[in-house]
Amino acid sequence: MNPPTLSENTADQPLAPLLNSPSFSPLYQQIKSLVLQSLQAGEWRPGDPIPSEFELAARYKVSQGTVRKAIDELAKDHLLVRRQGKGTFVATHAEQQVQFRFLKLKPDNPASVSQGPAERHIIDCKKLRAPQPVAEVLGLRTGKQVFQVRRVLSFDRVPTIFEDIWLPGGPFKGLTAEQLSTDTRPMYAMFESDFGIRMVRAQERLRAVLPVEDVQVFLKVSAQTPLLKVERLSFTYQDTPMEWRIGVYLTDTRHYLNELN
Amino acid sequence: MNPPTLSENTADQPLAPLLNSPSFSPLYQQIKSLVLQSLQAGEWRPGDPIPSEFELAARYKVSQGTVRKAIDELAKDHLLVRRQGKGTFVATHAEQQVQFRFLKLKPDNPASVSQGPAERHIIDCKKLRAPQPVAEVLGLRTGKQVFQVRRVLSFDRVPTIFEDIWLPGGPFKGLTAEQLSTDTRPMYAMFESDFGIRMVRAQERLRAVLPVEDVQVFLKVSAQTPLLKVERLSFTYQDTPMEWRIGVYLTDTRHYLNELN
DNA sequence: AGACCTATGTCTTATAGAAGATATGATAAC
DNA sequence: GTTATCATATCTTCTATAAGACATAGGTCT
Repeated sequence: MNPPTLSENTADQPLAPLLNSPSFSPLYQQIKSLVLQSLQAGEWRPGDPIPSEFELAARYKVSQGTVRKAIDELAKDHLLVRRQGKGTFVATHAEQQVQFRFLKLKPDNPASVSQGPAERHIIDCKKLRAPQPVAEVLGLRTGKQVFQVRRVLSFDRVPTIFEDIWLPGGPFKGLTAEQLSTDTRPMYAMFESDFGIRMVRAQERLRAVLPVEDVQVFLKVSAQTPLLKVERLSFTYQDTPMEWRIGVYLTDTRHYLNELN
Repeated sequence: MNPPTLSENTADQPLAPLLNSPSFSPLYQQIKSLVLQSLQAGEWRPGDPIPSEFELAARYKVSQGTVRKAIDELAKDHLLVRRQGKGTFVATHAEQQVQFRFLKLKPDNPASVSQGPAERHIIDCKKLRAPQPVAEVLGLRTGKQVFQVRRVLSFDRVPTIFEDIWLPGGPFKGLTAEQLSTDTRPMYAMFESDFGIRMVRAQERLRAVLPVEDVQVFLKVSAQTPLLKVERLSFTYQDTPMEWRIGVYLTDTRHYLNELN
């Protein structure tokens, strides 16, 4: 159990491999939660490399293989990204691949449409007091400040998605419509760089609905057009809800693709 | 590299760790594909235990840790199930947990409804020549024999799901409406035990639609009721499509739940 | 019947070397 | 002198192996 490189202990955490505690958990899981803490505290920012496996091993006084297993799990959860020979990096929504991990609407016939990203149009961005259901879902007290963002996404000039996005006022202090319209990156990438908020996971509830009046106007559809309603609740670290997004999708030439395995 | 238990070599595969070949792949992945072959060939049947890690290590002439890594990946793909102290078992759809891996329709308010399984009613089960789109999706020649099964699922006496299921005639030779109605297990569990077919993964395409006439009758809804249309293509080993299922879900008191991470 | 032991699984940790990526410096060509 | 090229050193993650710890089930002894 001697550290492979002899360096003075730079660990601020008092934790060393002690497994005498009443609630036992494997060493590599303790390491995992320690790394998670550093991640959450912002010690390493999205896109940055984290210390090498040997460095972390020295810091936590365990072997490299144990650190490796901890990082393996974090990488499988998409919180870290490994690159052989280069290092391990904090995952970010700015990467191309990740774009499609949350927006799962795909064209029925990929050949006949332009693959480009959606054209985005912000309708408005208001700061107001949280209605009861919003507060409940986001874990806030009713009446606390929240942002409401409404926008339309178009593919090939066809308005296809209308979204109603609710964000807690505290963490997103300073958000403006200007900012939302100007920034060309994915919204979650902007959340990371401008507010230090990283979405880790989400759950979506899907239904078929008919459009209310607003939606009929924004998507230019009749009241009889069935739409796919997607309610997404996104979480940041420690399962803290950070965004509630209600979207309606036009699915006449596109579909929501889901892989089960 | 001496096997921990001294037993005569029972390996029928000639493979030993040789990595001089032009197209190199890690040892543990070679092991993984060998195990996959045995799985596909039916050497071990669903629910059965596979040989222990040490046995497999001796058989393939590698260390136990290498076998472990191979099995780890197969377990993560839900093809195997590990149970500490007991062994590793071939995954099966007969287990309770797995039920909800494919049917993702959940009640909006879990408290107020009975949790029991759906009540199933088989409408008909016909054998006929594959229409062109069915043949294309299932990878058959047009006109080959296929089964068409239609059924309705009800929750709390409310008809909620109508499904149109297409199965290739060859692998499912002998399937009857009687069999479908009588068997109380999940359909995929019956496929395993009666036809030796295990569904490994699937992809679903979701849309919002209005019901055609048939569906209006079976689900007792009006022509203006929006429904969630779920097209599922299921695959067995080696990504062979084995089932095409078109379902329409009534989503006024239930929703399709999807976890993103 | 209950307490204890043991055989046999998987799980955890440790160690050594291989493979990939990058910077540096020597060397040759111009 | 400058530039291009190649070998090397040294980082990184990846692969493979080994050994001991933990979990489970069944038999044995009291």
